[in-house]
Amino acid sequence: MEPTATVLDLNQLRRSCSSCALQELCLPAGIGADDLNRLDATVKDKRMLDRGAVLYRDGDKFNALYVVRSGSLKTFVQNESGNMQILAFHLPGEIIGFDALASNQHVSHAEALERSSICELPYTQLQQVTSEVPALHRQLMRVISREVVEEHRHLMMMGRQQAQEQLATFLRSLSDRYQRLQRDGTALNLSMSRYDIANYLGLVVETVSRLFSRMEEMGVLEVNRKSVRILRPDLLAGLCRTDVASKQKGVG
Amino acid sequence: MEPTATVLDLNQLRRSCSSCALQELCLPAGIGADDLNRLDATVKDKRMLDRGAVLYRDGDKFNALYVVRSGSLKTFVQNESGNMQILAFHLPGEIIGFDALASNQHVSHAEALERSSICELPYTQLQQVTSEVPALHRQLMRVISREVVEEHRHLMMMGRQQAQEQLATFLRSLSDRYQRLQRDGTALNLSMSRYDIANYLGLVVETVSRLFSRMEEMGVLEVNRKSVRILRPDLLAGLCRTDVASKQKGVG
DNA sequence: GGTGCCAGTTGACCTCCGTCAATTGGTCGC
DNA sequence: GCGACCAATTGACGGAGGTCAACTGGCACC
Repeated sequence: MEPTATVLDLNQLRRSCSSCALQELCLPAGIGADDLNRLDATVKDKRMLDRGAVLYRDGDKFNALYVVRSGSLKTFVQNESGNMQILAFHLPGEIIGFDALASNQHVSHAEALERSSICELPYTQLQQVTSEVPALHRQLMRVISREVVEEHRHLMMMGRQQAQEQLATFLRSLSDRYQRLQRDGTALNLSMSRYDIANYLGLVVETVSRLFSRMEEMGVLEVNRKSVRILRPDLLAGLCRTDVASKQKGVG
Repeated sequence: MEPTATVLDLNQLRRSCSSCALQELCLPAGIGADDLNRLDATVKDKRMLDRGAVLYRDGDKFNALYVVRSGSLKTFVQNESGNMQILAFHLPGEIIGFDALASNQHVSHAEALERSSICELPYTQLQQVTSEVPALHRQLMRVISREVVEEHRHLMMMGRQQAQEQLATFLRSLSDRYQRLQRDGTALNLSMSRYDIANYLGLVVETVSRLFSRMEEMGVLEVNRKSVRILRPDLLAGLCRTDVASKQKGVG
């Protein structure tokens, strides 16, 4: 609105890794000050994405990895029949684009869920730095590994949990990640639509809508469109578990 | 059986990366002869696993990555309520253990589906080599990225496909991987049980069993316990797609 | 300030797949 | 070669969640 806001924004955008609040969540975690400056030099560009803007799409040539600085994104794949599957929602500090390492081109899409700011790490330069800074190399591997582990959780959720358990697990995971960002973990402001949540969980939107209503009736949540307050974290935690004896699916 | 067989086996086990038939599918892909020898030196041990033997389990300290040399393994996660979700089946040339990079300990289990031979890559030594051989470093990143992409496919399958489409997709994917191993892609010898297949797909064993029967009736497959022949690859391919217009799940 | 549009909610209905139970057949140990 | 056991198959049934339809309420755009 007023010009000062824009100026502040630009200042924020130009801040270096060493002064970034996300430092401990991002690639720099555990990197010494000297090496941090070298990494900082590779961060080419800190750009803004409007809601709905595409960061990369399936087929795009691989140029860079991206760090979410503020806002949030979704990544998704589409198959030949046009079906879409959301892979993850990405909050500040998370790095995306690893899918493109395998074939030198992206095989998924990344789209902003709200106005978001992004750090771009051109890969050739990043490779240069990681080859000189072993700690950074290890850290980069750890970050990719985190993505693998996170996808394991997603698969477990989709394969073995009932709809209500899935939504409860999803909300708890969001809550945890909010807390890590020093935000209130009980007052969620969902940047994704009900459609996105449903798709992420392998459900349809009506089911998700009904589950939100049901959890509100149960006194677990207070739901007001995008704003969700967790009233009873204990009950929510209870909703995440399947009674293993009752389901063959569970035993394996 | 006869002693010569054992001797041959041991010889096979002791073969180096440079003479390994899996070279092009494995970490060495695209690595020069000199560097290959250096990699070869880090391959500590080529051990055998019997059917059901555990290579690593959740909580194990991270020591090494592992390459499947022959046979096959499954990897799976278990949650606090004891539910199990199979993440993948691993054929020769595939590298497993990346889940442990994030936290320095494994967060999944790996178990042999049949008698299998494994190459062990102790990670500290591997790191040494990759830091000296940039091409190997890049290749290692590509291999992890392949795992990420493969998990995307798994998520798409679980989230957006019907049971029959899932099984068809699974069989086609197995067939493709057999072909890459220079085997007949139409005569599959399933090393995993129906329970494993069901679990992998997020279904129950009865559903999988019925689907095999149905596909046999349709003339797509010829099923005889573990041995599955794909009679009509064209039909099988057709069974993989969802009609997108008919399903809200598909649109997103 | 109207209005058109889309996200979200709710209800009624139905289907796909999970559950339970019975049976078959292969394999392993003795 | 016999029995025990478990993987796999098949049938009958039920329910969780998908489908279709109607409705509501925000919000953006004239």
